[in-house]
Amino acid sequence: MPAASLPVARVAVDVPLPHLDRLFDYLVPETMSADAVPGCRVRVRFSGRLVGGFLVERAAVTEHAGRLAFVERVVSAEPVLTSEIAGLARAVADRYGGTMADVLRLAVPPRHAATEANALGATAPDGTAPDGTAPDGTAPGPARAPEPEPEPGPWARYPAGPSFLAAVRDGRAPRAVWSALPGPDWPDEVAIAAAAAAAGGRGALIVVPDARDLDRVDAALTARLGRGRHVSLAAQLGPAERYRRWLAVLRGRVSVVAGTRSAMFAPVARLGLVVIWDDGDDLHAEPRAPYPHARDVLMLRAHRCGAAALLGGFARTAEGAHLVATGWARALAADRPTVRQHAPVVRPAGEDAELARDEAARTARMPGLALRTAHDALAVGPVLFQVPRRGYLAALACQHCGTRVRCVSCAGPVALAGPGQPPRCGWCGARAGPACASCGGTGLRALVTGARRTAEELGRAFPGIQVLTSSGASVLGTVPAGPAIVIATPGAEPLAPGGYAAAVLLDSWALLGRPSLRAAEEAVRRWMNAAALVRSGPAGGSVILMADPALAAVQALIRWDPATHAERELAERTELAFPPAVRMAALTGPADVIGEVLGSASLPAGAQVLGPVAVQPPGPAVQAGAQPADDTVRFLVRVPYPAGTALAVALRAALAERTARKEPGSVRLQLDPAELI
DNA sequence: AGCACGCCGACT
DNA sequence: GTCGGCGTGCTC
Repeated sequence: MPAASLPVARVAVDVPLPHLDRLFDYLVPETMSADAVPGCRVRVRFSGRLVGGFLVERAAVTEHAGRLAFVERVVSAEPVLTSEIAGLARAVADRYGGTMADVLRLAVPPRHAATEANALGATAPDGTAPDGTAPDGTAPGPARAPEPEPEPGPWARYPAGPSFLAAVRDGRAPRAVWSALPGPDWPDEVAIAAAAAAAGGRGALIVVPDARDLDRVDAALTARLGRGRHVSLAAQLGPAERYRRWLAVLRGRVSVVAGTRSAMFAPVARLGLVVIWDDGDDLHAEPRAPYPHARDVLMLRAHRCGAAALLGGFARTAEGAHLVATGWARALAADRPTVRQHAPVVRPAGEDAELARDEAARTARMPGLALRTAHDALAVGPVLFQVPRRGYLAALACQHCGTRVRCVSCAGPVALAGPGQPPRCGWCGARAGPACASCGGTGLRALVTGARRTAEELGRAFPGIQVLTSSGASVLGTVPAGPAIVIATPGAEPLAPGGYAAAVLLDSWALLGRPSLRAAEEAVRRWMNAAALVRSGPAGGSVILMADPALAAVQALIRWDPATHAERELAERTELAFPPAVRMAALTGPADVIGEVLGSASLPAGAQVLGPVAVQPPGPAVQAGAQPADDTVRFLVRVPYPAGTALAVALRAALAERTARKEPGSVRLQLDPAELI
């Protein structure tokens, strides 16, 4: 018997098929009516078999002409899919040409039944079904004491800082692209912003790239808010603990949340502020379909719920510059004198052309200025060496003709794993022969030197000084304050209490020379993230950067001017008509299939198709000089920025029509992929 | 994707 | 006469 009141359940069914990406109506049996609340998990019969889904809303009538089936089971009355997240998931799916089911798999964690029953805030201990549990109202959360107004603290260093905080606290929706001053204060600044939202009775959501940044923000939140006022959602928590914390957020017991990428969908109640730190870090790009980026999702959330937004970092992305250029957000930065007061002194070394030509300088990779700076700094504190590659000798070239050594069987990069070890291919593991394929010479020289080899070299250059390395699997959190040489790969730099006395950024051309649209932006980001750990110039901190000072990226670091560099990057991409100036869809798959899809799709006006280009088949096992193993190609379609969602929706519809007809050949659709070249 | 219904060959 | 081939088509 259908429920007496609102008998229709509109269900988001968990099926992966794009042409079934819409809500389906079911009847709620009267016996389940109390449990079948909007947002709960259900099981329904769909085309004969049982599938999971979320009950999105209850309704009095259906639009469906045919007969409705009954909901098979209410899995739990916990309303895990809030209306905000349901709407967001729909918008993200549309934005990225994916399905709502795909997004919901990213947004709602798998149920942990025992945790759901045991967690604080659960219903009566007699085990009866929780009946109409009000998620707010008389929830047993901490009584709201009058919040002290947040002191601007380090935000006072930015002319617009105090007014941003006041607007957050007052329930408004300021949006800022924030150039953080170098130094250790950013986690505290983030925590103060979150506290301002909490003081205004709203929630805050903070997303950082990795677990180390999360630890720092977590500690700052504890210091600013006290214990029990926030949760951290990290991937490495077990499923039970993760679900327990997530439920505490869902049930409104805490409203300040910090986490890594997947926390971007956390159901924070009364969301008043979103924060993303270091949005250029590629960890913010979700690798699962439909490949949403945390920056996009958070800005979309802020927009949809009238929350404030803070997009911060030491460097600035072209996307950040675009948000400022379009007027969506304001730049939030300190004035020049304040920047100079906090930034280390940055000097280029190696005098560029000389370094590139002079064999000895290039082999040592360490001009006199770098060695002298390191030597002097070691008297007063630790010195950081940033090495772009881990390993030993990560790339080799012929000593005579300079040709890069490649594997004869698969053309992979040949490297030395350690001292006294033979050169081997990094892809297939084959040993490389002794003779150069191009000139027959037998000598080798380093093209890219890894962290291990650098540690060996520096240990010899500074006898008696402790050498620490932090890279790959063994990342150090902090290093002692005393003299030490710290060798780290980008992103793995440990904190030094009181700051490093100096930093030397090695092999800078390796970062700048990457064949990527974002190479310069990414180089500046990595350099600034390392340089921000160094003491300020007035406190004696200095950074040696081994690159050509004429390059704009190098100038950005020397002048500590991330905004100008980002604006320049944005101008370049505008000229090339690349994201973020436009929106771009990448279609990867068999050429004939993509051709049909593009032919049948009703693309928005102004769409421009680029391609095809042959794509390397997945995996490194490509024969040297051979044709690509199959006809996998990539097409790009670009449209003016406002037509981005129309493009995604049109391409998804064209792909859906194919899968509905069961035509063979799979095509991957990705919007604004991070790596375009 | 499953699982229907639907119209043409070899079997008890 | 029936059982069954898997070719379109729908899934509340």
